[in-house]
Amino acid sequence: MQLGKGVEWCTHICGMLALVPEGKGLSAEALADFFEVPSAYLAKQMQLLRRAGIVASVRGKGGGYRLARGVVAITLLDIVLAIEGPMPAFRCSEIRQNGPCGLTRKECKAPCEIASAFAEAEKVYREALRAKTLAAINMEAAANGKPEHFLEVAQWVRRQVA
Amino acid sequence: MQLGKGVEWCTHICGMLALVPEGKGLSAEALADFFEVPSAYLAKQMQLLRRAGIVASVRGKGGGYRLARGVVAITLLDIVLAIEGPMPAFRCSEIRQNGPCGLTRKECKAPCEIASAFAEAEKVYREALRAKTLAAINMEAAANGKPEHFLEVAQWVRRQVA
DNA sequence: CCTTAATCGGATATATAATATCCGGATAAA
DNA sequence: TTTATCCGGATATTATATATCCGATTAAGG
Repeated sequence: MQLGKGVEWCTHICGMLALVPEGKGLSAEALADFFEVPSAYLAKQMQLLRRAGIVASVRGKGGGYRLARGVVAITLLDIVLAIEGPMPAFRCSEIRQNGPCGLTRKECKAPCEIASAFAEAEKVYREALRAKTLAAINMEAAANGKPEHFLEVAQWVRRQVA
Repeated sequence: MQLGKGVEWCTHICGMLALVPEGKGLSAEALADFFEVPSAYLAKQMQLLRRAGIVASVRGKGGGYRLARGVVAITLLDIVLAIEGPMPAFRCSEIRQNGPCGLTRKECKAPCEIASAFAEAEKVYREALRAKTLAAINMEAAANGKPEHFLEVAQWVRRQVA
């Protein structure tokens, strides 16, 4: 029961894309260098973000990725769903319909108590992630981190988009 | 981000083991037949439950599995942790320490804001599962299901342990 | 118009984890 | 002694995660 590395990568990356000036973009190559992750694989993850409408991409020379909407409108849940897909963690294969005492399909219109319990847990999990916006993450990071580091990152971004 | 099939199997099975009379047990083979799941693989999962202290096993002829403690003392979280292990779903590889603006190890004693947010979500997820005992699950199932079905299952168990 | 830099989509390879099976040894009941 | 059962390890198979590569497309700049 593990989230892919892409979730960690893309969350950090989206936080950084918030620093990209209007009309500019960061290439997948540059992003991969910044975090020392494999660029070709990262590009795949960025495509998932793009299809989910979280980032926008501009092709061609000088192109790259930027956030498709404001940091207050992007939550951790958005990113997780984009990378991992919408399927819940618990898979119900309806084994109550199997075996010598198996129920009929008709008797199983409602989900079983076990599936319901896991669905409930997944719901609070997702709500917790939905409650965290990129804005909040960046705010906390700015509050906890050293100002020098923030400046360093901002300058690196500036160099890339220059 | 998927839980293994063993989680579903073992949760249903633990619910059923509650019906096993004192001093008796159900064999892995019988359990596999009841839910039509592969017996050899199920046996592996049962071993995980046993090592976690959720079920107890008796070897030799007439042996089998039974719950190691009462249904009020077994939660869905117990079962999930037994099968999936204790690792959280989100893996933090500390990529903030990588690349041109990477932080030093020393600057990263506290978890980053992203890791914290995922840990928080995981916490509420686990608390939701911890709040669901086998007793509660079985109670709900008894309330929602047909009495005939409950009887049918109880009789099947009785035949197996006879 | 041509070159260059970049994403896009698909195809493919590799590594790791999930799923599944098998066997020999231990144990206990009949 | 035979039989049924768990135990542990080894192994095979399948699926998923990770990673790479390439041709097509697009846009900027000379």
